[in-house]
Amino acid sequence: MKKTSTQPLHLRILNDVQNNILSGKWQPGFNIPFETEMAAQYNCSRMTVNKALTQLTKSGLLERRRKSGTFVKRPQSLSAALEITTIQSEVEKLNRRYSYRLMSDQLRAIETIDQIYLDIADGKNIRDINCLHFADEQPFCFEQRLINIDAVPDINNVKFNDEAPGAWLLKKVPWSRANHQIFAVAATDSVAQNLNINNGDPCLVIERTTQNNAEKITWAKLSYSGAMHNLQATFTP
Amino acid sequence: MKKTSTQPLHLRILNDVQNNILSGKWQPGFNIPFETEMAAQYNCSRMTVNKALTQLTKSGLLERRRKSGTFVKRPQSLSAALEITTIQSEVEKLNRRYSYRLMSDQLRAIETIDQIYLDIADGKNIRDINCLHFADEQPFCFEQRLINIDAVPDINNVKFNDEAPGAWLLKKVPWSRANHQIFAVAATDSVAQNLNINNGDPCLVIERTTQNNAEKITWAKLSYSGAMHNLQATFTP
DNA sequence: AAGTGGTCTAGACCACGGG
DNA sequence: CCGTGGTCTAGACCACTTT
Repeated sequence: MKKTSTQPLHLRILNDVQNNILSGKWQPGFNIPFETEMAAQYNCSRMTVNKALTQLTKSGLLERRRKSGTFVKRPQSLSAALEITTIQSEVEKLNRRYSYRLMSDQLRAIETIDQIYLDIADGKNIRDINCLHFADEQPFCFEQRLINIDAVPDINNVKFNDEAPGAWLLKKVPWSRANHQIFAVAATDSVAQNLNINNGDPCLVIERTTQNNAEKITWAKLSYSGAMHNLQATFTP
Repeated sequence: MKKTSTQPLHLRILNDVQNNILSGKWQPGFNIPFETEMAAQYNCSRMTVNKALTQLTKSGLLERRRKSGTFVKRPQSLSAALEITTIQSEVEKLNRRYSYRLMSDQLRAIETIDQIYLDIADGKNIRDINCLHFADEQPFCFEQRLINIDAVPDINNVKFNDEAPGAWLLKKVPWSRANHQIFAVAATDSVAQNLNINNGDPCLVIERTTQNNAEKITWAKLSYSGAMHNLQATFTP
């Protein structure tokens, strides 16, 4: 079928599939229609569908197996480019023992200050969590996290006593964009206390907002002792 | 033509073109053969060539204009993902006046310590440069840079009195990989002096090694005052 | 053996933009 | 205008994997 709008058909197909995934309609693991079926549905040739699905596979949203079909991929790393996954995998990559402690966890009404990070309407509730990550029993990272509970179904039943919220979210929630700000700051009282370093020592701070197509999902502030941590990233053009 | 090796033909074409660019055989601005010519050369259909060239365009190595043809793109940003380009553009994005001062510039034999950053054979020479970037006449970034002069033809004729080495290299040299390490450190004497901050103040330090397919091109250590700077990055899966 | 994606063809028409 | 890339087709055969 010849295209009728201004947008190429293969891009329309790509966007349709992407929206089905990011909206949660097609959950991770879902077996999406075969190329031939979608070609019939869009009244186009299989090549056109293939172009869209091949691109989404390269982007990491789909996984394809001959004979079996095409599946929505489980969300994994924060892109191959910036090798931040979970703090646990960071620690284990350093050959150190990982442990975790939940410091506080409350469901509370949103305040004006939160809306800087998560633009949510007044009156909504958010999950406000503080926790600590350890490497060999030494404080490694202090995490402050806000979660938009409307963007994450099921979260009300989840306790973060044993698993960090970042790790759980990474398994559970597909996202389309992550924005980072990275700072070097002098440790404030509370951070110094939690990381067991001196007040004023340099800290590497990462603030990350993660969103899907529709809304912001979560905001996290990760504070590392400067002496213990550096961030690595590899890019290709 | 049916493929004869194990590698798909469109990937072979993609790699051939990429190698021509990264090896320097096809310089930035070079008008590469038309799709029809390459199809004839590889004895395949135009669609197959198109698949390879479309991918390279998405990767940012090529630029295509109807009627004119396909050109090797001038190396630009450090990928759209991590928005580091030149320090000048960083400063100007903050609406501040940029200026630059060369502190030292010497051509010297490589030492053992350098080989950690640029793995070059003994006896070779490198360019060793220190310079300062200013925002509104205030020190903004202290840059220490080593350049593998064998990887950069023409560099011997270039003075960096008015243009920073990073800016010049970005215009001049195609690269295939950039590796970053990001630290938060306490300012050492020399850095504190150059950035006009107090000894021990937190600094954001970025160490970047840039390479092409064959060899490492340059290493840079960029030190920013923590109070003045933060790094931003946006990722999509 | 059969079903699915991976690749490729030999055309076609259109959109854009330089001359 | 006309040359170039952008898109699309209606097939085809092959490669891989599950049954």
